[in-house]
Amino acid sequence: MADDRTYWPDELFADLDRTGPVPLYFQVSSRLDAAIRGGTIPPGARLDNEISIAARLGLSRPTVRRAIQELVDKGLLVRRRGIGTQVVQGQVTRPVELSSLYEDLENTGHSPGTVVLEHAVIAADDALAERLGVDVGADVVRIRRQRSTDGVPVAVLENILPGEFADITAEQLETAGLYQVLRGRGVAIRIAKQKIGARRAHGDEAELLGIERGHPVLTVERIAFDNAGRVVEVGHHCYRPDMYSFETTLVAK
Amino acid sequence: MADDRTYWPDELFADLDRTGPVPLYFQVSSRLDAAIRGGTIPPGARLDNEISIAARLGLSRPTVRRAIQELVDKGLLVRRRGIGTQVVQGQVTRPVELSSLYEDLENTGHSPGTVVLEHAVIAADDALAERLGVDVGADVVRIRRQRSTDGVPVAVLENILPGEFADITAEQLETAGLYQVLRGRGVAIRIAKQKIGARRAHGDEAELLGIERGHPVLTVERIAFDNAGRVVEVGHHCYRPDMYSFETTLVAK
DNA sequence: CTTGTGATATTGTCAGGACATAGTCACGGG
DNA sequence: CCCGTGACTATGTCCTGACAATATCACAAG
Repeated sequence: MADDRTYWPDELFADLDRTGPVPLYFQVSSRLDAAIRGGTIPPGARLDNEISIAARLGLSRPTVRRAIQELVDKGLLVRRRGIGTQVVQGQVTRPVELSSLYEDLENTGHSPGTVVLEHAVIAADDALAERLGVDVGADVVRIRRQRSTDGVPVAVLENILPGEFADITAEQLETAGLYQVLRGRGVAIRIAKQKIGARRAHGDEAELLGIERGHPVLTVERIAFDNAGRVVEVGHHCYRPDMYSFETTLVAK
Repeated sequence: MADDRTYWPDELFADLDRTGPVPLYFQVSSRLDAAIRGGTIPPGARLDNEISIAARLGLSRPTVRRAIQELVDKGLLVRRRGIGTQVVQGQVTRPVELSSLYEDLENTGHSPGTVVLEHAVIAADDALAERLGVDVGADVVRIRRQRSTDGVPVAVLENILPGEFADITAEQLETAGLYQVLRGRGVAIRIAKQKIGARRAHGDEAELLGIERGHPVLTVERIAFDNAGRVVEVGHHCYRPDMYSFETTLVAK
């Protein structure tokens, strides 16, 4: 390989803030992340060894190790014992994260649009009560939205929330993602479990997505939990497959 | 909540092996994992604090922390500063892992079957050469398989590998997953990037999957890299959506 | 009754050191 | 020319110790 030197742009790490609330390992890992994604450190490049990095940054080895580990978990770096740490070959992609579609679109430079199709308080049936962790017949909020990007419909999103969120307004939902609205109310989503599948478009989905009836849609069923392990949201989404897909990076342990 | 005591079945951790090659943190985390999945430690239960766990197991706090962190990353545990560590509520699901469909099926107790549809050495065209990281026109191996479980077709898998794997036999592929075969040759897959989408079945896929033409299939495009960052495999798979879906657990950082 | 304050519990972050393990590579023996 | 061996390098694992940040709870002040 032509590129066999070690890369470590010290200048990127000159002004670490030891007093602020941002952990040192996070400062290092996020700058390193940017340097890799920005091409400052090219694919295949070898990093300096952990000990000398730690010495030059004035940090301990565990701190440097933790920063590097973050990027290994993201699939940006690969470690090999006895060899060193390398930037992975191949282009870097955006992984599936615990963020809403709205934020995904915003981050990729598109202008998301939302139409609230339904916004009602209903009584939970058996299946719903089970999944949401509420009593059968309890009030729950059902929200159905059409999401588009640059004027083209992308997804139909159906979300069901516990009754305490009945006061979320349609206006809030049209100017921000659901998760943003929830965060604004102090609800932090910690864990989500989702199942990705496919099926034929049925009901009014085809029309809302601008495709033909019976054509494929990509579906996601999601259950989101907050810090305390309570169910915050149950989602039932379908996406137009030519406009959206899920990317993941898998790292062997 | 009725269940507010702290759970920590000391007896599960009585015989940790300090001499063998298995790291202590891994021994702890895997037993804890089993205890949670097996129901010995129920959902919502609080764990003892890290310091006393460490003291009772005769380990240091970082080691215990690392064991717990493994399970937090898997979405089995939730930590809260000032509060403690809890088992998550809700049933535990199997995440998308860096394993092949064959192993997934085996692990869930089904009997996978494979029919090798094609197994040929071809010349790489531009797009393929780019993705595999080989020269245009170089020999590559194309493998196309039909995978079924309990006699029902589940997926059509097309994989393309560098020419050095030309000697993999159809027989090997019919009795094991591709990744198992590669591991047997000393090739360890470290990172894979994949895109999950949906489209209509075309070509002979409908027939091979036992569905109607034009009906939806769930698709995956995967590129897998080895330790050194070389591309080991490019996959182009489609699944019967009523037989297969992808489950993921997302954890906020 | 409400509010603020301080004590307590628990995880989060960081330091520094020690030894184990697994690659690489040069060198020498066959 | 091939092969084993040992030096060297770098990550992997584990320890001890310390302080910071945050949530809970009891209790006193208003």
